[in-house]
Amino acid sequence: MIWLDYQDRRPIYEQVVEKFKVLIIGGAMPAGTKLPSVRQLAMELSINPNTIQRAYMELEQQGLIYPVKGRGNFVSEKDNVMKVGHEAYLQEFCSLVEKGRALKVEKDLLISKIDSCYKEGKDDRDKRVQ
Amino acid sequence: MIWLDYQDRRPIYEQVVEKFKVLIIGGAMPAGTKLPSVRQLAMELSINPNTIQRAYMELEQQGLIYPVKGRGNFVSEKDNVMKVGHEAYLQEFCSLVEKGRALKVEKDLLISKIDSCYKEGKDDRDKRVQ
Amino acid sequence: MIWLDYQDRRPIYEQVVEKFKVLIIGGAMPAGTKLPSVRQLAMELSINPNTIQRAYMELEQQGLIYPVKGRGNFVSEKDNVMKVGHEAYLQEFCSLVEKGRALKVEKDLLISKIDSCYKEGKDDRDKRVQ
Amino acid sequence: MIWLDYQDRRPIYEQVVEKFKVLIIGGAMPAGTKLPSVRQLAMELSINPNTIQRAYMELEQQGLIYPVKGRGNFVSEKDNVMKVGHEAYLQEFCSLVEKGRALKVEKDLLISKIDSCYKEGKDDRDKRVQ
DNA sequence: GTGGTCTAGACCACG
DNA sequence: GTGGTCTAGACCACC
Repeated sequence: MIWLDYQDRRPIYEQVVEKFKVLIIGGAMPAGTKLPSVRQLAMELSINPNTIQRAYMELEQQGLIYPVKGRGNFVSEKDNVMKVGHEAYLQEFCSLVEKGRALKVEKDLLISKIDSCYKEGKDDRDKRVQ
Repeated sequence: MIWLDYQDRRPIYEQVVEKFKVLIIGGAMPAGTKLPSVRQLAMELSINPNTIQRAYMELEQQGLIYPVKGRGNFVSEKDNVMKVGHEAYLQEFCSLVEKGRALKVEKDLLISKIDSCYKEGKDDRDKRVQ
Repeated sequence: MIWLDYQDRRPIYEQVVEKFKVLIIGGAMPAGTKLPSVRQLAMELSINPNTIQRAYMELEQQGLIYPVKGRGNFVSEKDNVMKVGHEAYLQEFCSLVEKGRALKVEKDLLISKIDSCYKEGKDDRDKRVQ
Repeated sequence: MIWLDYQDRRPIYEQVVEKFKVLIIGGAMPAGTKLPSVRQLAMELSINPNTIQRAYMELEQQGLIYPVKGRGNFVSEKDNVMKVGHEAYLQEFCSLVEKGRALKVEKDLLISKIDSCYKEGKDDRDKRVQ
């Protein structure tokens, strides 16, 4: 379902949060979907259950999932999800662009990079259609 | 010359690195410029000299400055500066755009954000000119 | 008859207790009324019968209902009901007000909040009458 | 500085959060005040450092404090504090009043309770003045 | 079985 | 010395 990158310098729990965030906000896990249990996912990734627990706690505080005692964790309703997701991302994006401006990176260079990133995505879809 | 934001979650030495990076790559500190001495800057910011030392070490490793024993640290030649600066930034930028695509953020939304960021900058300059 | 909110962080059995408490103390279920059977209610809410059992046990311990073997659970006499209900609530209320005072919340602000809450209620009733 | 109530059924870390929240929002710890270090406070209360760590994490996420690596945790600026504090409290208060209405508790009874709570406070101050 | 809390003890990065 | 992360293992409440 998800995997870890031990080369990544960020803490493990943050990687887990990140991974699920993309799955949920991207729509791969619609509202109501049950997440893997704390213990099971910990076993699969061969890390400590507490670490998963912490990741889920973070996701809960961001309103993306909710726990039901004795049953598991589930994806929240779409309203919360969309609100949280894009807002936070855009803020991050803007501050990076701001930094780019300070470094005197050409505006058109940034735009062309976006173009190529999104074009790749389109090509992928085209390939599947063929 | 530079200042710190203690609310910022990043380590202090990283903030110092960041600040000088912008000044150097942005062109505000041309090649050959002498950086403030470790001790003096530490006093001004009222932090530990070790912290400044570490920041300068990092800048040196990135090829942005070079030390001259007994005299201080100086900004490197322009070639190094440009190479280091934009390359690293663009990589960071691309990976963030990639993330945005995963979250299904509209491409045009990102571009419009860049537009508004850079436009603000232009307006600022215009105001100063007037 | 009653329903559950899985987004609610409290345990399910506590929600069930809460719901019946309001119905009984509020007067919607007068003394002698028969509660739904454990099995039936569990089926309706599609949860484990043990959970309902525990909720009824709690209500019994608080003196709000009493079981008759082989026949079901029934609402207690009015004396018990009133005594239990308001006393516990007022204690909870006072401790919250105490906390508000510690946070330096304006007394009049609290009173105005009460006003608006109860006014809404009155309006609701008026609307129904119309 | 703060103490624990082991009779309280809530988790320890939540009690710690609560205690500091009152101190900070109530104004007893103005912006910039340093909180006790994680280890030291853990020793004083004779509980595990992780538990304090978690409490501080929660306070940070609510914007009430911010950590500086290698230095300690500090109280945030007043803006955040006030915004977080009263808003959350009032929401809690309203939902309790709502519950009271459902239980058909007399509105005037609630108001008189508030009166007596706040009057006590006033008397305290009067005593000190004398 | 599930999530939630806590302890004990360890290691790391930062200052 | 500070905070931040992680592991191992335990106990509880809930379903």
